[in-house]
Amino acid sequence: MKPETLNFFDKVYEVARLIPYGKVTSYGAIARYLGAARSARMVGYAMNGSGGKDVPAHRVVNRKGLLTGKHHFDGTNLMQQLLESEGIEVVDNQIQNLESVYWDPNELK
DNA sequence: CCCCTGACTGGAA
DNA sequence: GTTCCAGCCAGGG
Repeated sequence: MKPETLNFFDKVYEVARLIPYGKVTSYGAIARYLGAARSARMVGYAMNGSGGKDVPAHRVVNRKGLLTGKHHFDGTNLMQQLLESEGIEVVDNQIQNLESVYWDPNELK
């Protein structure tokens, strides 16, 4: 495991914690914020280690607003429930009115 | 070293 | 607007 990789993972967790309540962002947005625009998949990969950490992984979805990572949660619909608890409308693993709840980390720079 | 998989994205259809 | 294809980086067999 290279130090840079560890830093990258740590950065991902750091940004994920910055996501406001009731908002969501995409893997690519985080990757771009870290300067690794082409490593969006690695962001999701990093989230694999988010278990047990204070990382709100449920607020991170793909650019279509689809809950692609819900299968990695304990329950089948746990991720959706968490989002709905924050006032985010989710139907069939897809976020409704995505533009209203979308938050880009690049805008806080 | 080669091949496959994956919580993805942008561009084309 | 969605769906499909190829490219992308990193890790594991």
